[in-house]
This record gives sequence, C-alpha cells and structure tokens, in this order.
Amino acid sequence: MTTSTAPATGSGDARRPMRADARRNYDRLLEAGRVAFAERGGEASMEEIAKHADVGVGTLYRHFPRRIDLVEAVYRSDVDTLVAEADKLVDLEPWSALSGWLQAFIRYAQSKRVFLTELREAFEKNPELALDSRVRIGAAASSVLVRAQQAGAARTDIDAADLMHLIGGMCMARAATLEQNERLLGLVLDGIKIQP
Amino acid sequence: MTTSTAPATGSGDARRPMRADARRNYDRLLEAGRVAFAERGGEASMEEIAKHADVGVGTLYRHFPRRIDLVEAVYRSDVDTLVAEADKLVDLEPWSALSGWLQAFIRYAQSKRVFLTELREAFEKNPELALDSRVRIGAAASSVLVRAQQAGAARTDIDAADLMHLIGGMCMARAATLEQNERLLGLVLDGIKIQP
DNA sequence: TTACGATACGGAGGGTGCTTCCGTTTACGC
DNA sequence: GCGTAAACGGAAGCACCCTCCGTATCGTAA
Repeated sequence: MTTSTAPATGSGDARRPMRADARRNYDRLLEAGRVAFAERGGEASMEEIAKHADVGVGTLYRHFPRRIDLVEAVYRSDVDTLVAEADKLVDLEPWSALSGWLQAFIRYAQSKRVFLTELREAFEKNPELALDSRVRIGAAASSVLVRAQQAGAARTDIDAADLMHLIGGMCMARAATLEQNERLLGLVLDGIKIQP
Repeated sequence: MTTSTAPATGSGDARRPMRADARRNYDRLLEAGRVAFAERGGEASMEEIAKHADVGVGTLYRHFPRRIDLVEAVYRSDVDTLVAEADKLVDLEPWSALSGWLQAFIRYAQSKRVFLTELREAFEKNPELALDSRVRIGAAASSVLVRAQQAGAARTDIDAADLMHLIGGMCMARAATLEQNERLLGLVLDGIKIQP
C-alpha cells in the first residue's frame, strides 16, 4: 500500500498508533461523510454528519479540522477503493476484469458529480490531490487494459489515457444518469472488444 | 436591444417605470456586485455589497431576492457589455474590430473565473441562462469574424464556434493569467490573419 | 404648492451552519 | 487498580443569508 487514506499515522514512524476509540470514530465519520455527500451533496451539514456517525461535532472537528478536509478524505478514500478494485479483479479473466473495473469507474465518476463544487474547492486548495489521483487511477486503468490487450481480448490501438478521457468525459456531461452511462459504457466496450 | 439586463420593466407594458431612487439603487447594486465578485469571488458577502452601494441590505434584497439572483444579473450585464462591444467596434476596420473584440472576450472570460462556483450554481438553477448567453456571444463573435473574413483580412476556414472553442478553452485552463491569455491571443491572431 | 397614497428604504433580528473551547470521559501503560 | 495523555461532546461564538416592518421618499393630482 502507498499513499492512502490512513489518518495521521504511517507505518513504523515516530507517532503512536491511534487510540481504539479514535480509530473507530474516524472510520465512522468517513463513512457518514461519504453517505451524506452522496445523498445531499454540498447541502450536507457538519452537525448532520456527526449525528449520523453517532459522534459529537467536536469529535468530527478533531479529525477533520475543516469541512474541506472531510471532503478531501472522502475523495481520497473513494479513489483508494477504485484503485483497489483493479487488484480485486485480478482473479477474473482479463476481459471481465476490464469491463468490471470500468463499471466501478462509472460509479465512482457518478458519485463525484454530486459534490463537484466541494471537490473543485479541494483541488484548488491542494492541487497535488488532483494530480496524485489522476496518476493512481491512470495506473489502475492501465493495468486492467493492458492485461486485456495482452490476452488478445481488447484492441491495442488505444491506451489508458484515451479510455479515461473518453469515459471520464462522458460521465461529466451535464445531464448524464447512471443508467445512461452504463448503457454507453456497453457501447464503448463493444467497440474495444476483439471477438474470440 | 433584445434580452437584456433591464429590471422588471419592459418597453411599453403594463407596469409603471421604476421610481427614480429604485432605478439608481439598482444600478449601484449591480455595479457593487460586479466589483465585489471580481475582487473577492464567492467570499463577497451581501452586507458588504450593500455597504459598497451605500444602501441597506433590505434594499439589496428587494432588488435581488436571493444572492444567486445578483450573480445572475451581474453575469447577464457582463454578457450585455461584451455583446455591445461588437457593435461599438463597427467603426474600426474589420481586422482591428476582430482583434479588439477578442481582447474584450478575454477580459470577460477572465472575470468569470473568479466566481466560477457561483456561476455554475446559477447555470444549474437556470439552464436557459447558459444557453442564451452562448447564443448571444456566438452571434457577436460571428459578426466581427465574418466581417474580417469578407474583407479578406482573416482566413475563411474557421467559424465563430471554432474561435470560441479555442479561445474560451484557453481562458478556462487552470492557471491561466490575463497576461498569458493576451499573449496567446496574439499567437492565435497571427494564425488567423491574412497578410495584406 | 401641498397633501396623500404607493413605492422603496434600512437595519435589527431570526435562522442556519461552520468552527472553537473547555470541562468531562475514556483508553492504555504501568 | 491508577495516573495521565488522548479523545469526546456539545454549548456557545461568529459570520452570513434572508425577512420583516416601521420610516422615508417619490410622483401625482388637486
């Protein structure tokens, strides 16, 4: 594991590990944040998120000093999940892995649209966040795509950057719904697939 | 004049004209809003804007019931200005008019970047705003471009849509400064110009 | 010119949401 | 068990959006 969502405490460094209750609350808050942003986007209030995590606002602010820090943490953890998904799919045959990962990507992209304004702010405050995520997602995309290509299941005249560009752009289009995106993904997959 | 920034009272319709003080305050508020958004973007508060216009908040809210209404009005008026600029330049020779208008366009685009978040919200609430502005700006662009083309001063294998796409995209690029954009505009103009 | 009704003004205050502060509670090493 | 550092919780501070209504001003008709 590399750059990750892990709070404040690296592998074997100076600082102690978090206390058990702190760790538990951190995880709860992150999850509550994810749900809240997904459901209510920028409308989600800090009080609301704390309540959902069964925690006082004070605790929320101890872990995430500013609202934007929570936004960033949720985003980082979503990217982690997406990247990890590529590893999980390694057991499937190459084509299924590619197709499965792109589905995961679409869900990821869809969830981002809801709190895009907040996210944009986070990127502005911390440009490294955008760059870093792009690289990591690109690597994951590449890993599933190349495997499919090497297995002769996907055409070789596209690369991961093309794919992200195509599908990412599609997902960001103004009125795109999840269903529509999944349908269009099917179309794209048909275009990429090499019939056995 | 067509769709415009004019508040609540058309040409010769049912409603009376605005009272003189109301008209004056409306204009002041619009101007104060423009300045405030340009300087402080989304940070600008309603109290602050009202004070700058030498007016109470109550008056601000009478004219612009919600913050977003002020954002929209400022934006509409900026578009008005940009579109009117094309008419003003009609006395110049065709190439100067084209070049001058594109400079105005760049200033317009630059000012939009500052309160992009607010603007995005306004577009979301009122899609007709984005569409309408695009059409009007496109028409203005077309008028100056076509004239330059007919005068043999600009190459004819591009149209207004291409131009807006190129220059608009350039202005929206993440870290673009006004100077950089003006320099790049020079570059684009060189590419479009037909030497006499 | 004055008087009067319609219109507009102003700013105190309600409501909400982010953030801070600090007294209380809890986990963990001895 | 005990002591201490770490973490918790929520009341209160603050800033901002917006509303409300008593007061002031404009425009008009006598």
